[in-house]
Amino acid sequence: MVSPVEILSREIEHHLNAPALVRPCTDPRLGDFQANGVLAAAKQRGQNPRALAEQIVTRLSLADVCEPPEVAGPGFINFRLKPSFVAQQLRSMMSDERLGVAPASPAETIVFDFSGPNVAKQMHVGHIRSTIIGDALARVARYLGHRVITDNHLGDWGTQFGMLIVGWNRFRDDAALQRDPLSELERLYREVNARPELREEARAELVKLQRGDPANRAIWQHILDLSRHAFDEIYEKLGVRFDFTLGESFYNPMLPDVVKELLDCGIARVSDGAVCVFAADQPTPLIIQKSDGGYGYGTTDLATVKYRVENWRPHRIVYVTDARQQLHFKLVFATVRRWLPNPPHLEHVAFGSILGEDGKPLRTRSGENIKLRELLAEAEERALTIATSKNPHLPEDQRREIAQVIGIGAVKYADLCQNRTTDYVFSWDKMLALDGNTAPYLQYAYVRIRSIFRKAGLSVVPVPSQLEFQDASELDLGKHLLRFRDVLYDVLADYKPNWLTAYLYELAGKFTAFYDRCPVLASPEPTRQQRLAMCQLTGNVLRTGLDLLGIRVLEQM
RNA sequence: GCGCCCGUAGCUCAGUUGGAUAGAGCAGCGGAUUUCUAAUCCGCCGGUCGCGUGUUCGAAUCACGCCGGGCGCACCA
Repeated sequence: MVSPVEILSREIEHHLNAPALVRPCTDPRLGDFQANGVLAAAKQRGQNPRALAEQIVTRLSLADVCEPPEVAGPGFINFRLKPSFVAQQLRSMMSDERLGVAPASPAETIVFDFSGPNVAKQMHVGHIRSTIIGDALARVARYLGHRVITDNHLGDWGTQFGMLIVGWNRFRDDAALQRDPLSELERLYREVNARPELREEARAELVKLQRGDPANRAIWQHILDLSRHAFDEIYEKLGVRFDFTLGESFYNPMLPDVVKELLDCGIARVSDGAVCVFAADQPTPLIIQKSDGGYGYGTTDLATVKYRVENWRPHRIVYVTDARQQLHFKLVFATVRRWLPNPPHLEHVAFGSILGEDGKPLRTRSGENIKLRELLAEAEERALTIATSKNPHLPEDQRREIAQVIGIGAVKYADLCQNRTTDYVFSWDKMLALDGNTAPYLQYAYVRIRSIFRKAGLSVVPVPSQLEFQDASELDLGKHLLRFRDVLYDVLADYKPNWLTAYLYELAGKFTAFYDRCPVLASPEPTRQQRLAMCQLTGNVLRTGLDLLGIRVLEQM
């Protein structure tokens, strides 16, 4: 299925020989779509934009698609879709399992690298954005037909293990470890860190670990297992899955070769005792081997790219991490481009910090990072309170199910609905609000749709042979549904999940306007069947869209 | 000191890459319910897009300079 934007663009570009730049109209009174491309083309050619637009308009043959296009302002072309065309497009969307979203061509292999928590530490709010944004983008890419590989690059190797092993040997409390492994591991780290006299011992244990000492290796493995188990509980709750979890330790054996290669081909050189890669325009180098012979995470990142390239042959690797690592990735990417032949596109999808309502980085009152596990538990608890007050008659297990879907969905949506590049202020009240641009609002719209079907005793309705729009809100809803495909492509092109949330929020709004004005079940045939079909399609788009954000829907709430 | 990001309504934020009269939500005010879940809908109020100069048919968007905030800058990740 071809979207309205594509149809308009092709026809315009056929006559303009330049990008049509078709966008939804800034003001719906002007039409449904506007083409901005004539202005740019006219400027480039030194022509009068208005005259060029008039000329193009006379040549367009879009009589089946829209009303006669109008030239407006300095040279915009405005288009208003014909209801008959909208109806026809909607009907083909209804009969398409993919909701009119044609798979990307060509399909790419894309690696998404996100989440990446450090072992032996609890996941905290700092990990939530990477995990949620990365998961959503991967889902969108997969839906668009790309071959997607998600990889959780765990911080499971490094100097902290010297301390942890000393703590493990000297201070371990097995009962506490049983109860809450990560809290206990954090305590062990703090115990050792607070004792400067143990520093030498920690260094020695680290060296033993790195040399493959079986006892230390076993402790490390145990710590890794405990951590991964704890992470999995959180990923399970969030509904996030990874195709691979290849942590830093996996690449450790490859690091000497990476350094050797880069030295051999002259990309790296020794400076102040460290092996460095200097980029032309950067004052600071990427250090790939420290003067003491150790390796930093830059070397690991290089080895990781190489491994991925050799094993998965990706077109793109997308790193979803916070904006502070920008310089680091710039250096790594620059090195890769000089090092590997035909390197993949490397993208750093950066995001801002989560702030408290005081505008400072979000922390507990005592100044610690807020644990993700506790945050999610609180979200569910707050959602349960609301669900109980709204629907006290529902059985408790159902209210708990609702609370889980609403609570987790609210946390995710609050994060996804903002432009990821800016910092965002975390607020329970806003994310769980019953109205406004929130997950519960969208989930509620879906529930209302399901309720209609429940009341009608139907599970699905067939595609109607005709669609008529009696009320303006029906046509408005229909036109918005047709934009789903374009939105998904835009989301992936700029890695901006907030465009999908904005679309779905508008969709829910247009649906509720329709719901308010257009009775469904009480309408006579064939209106009843047609409206049921519109409800069904809206529900499918809402459910699919939310699913691409990693957010679940409910039958009742 | 150098670099990156940001500054839009009282608050939280959009703004599709230079397009038309800058949009939402919240808060505030006013309305709507014999109808499919009111966790709803409709209306009103609210702006020197940090400031200035420039680029051009056109700037919240691009360039330069200020002001203010955040972050990063050789051996932590």
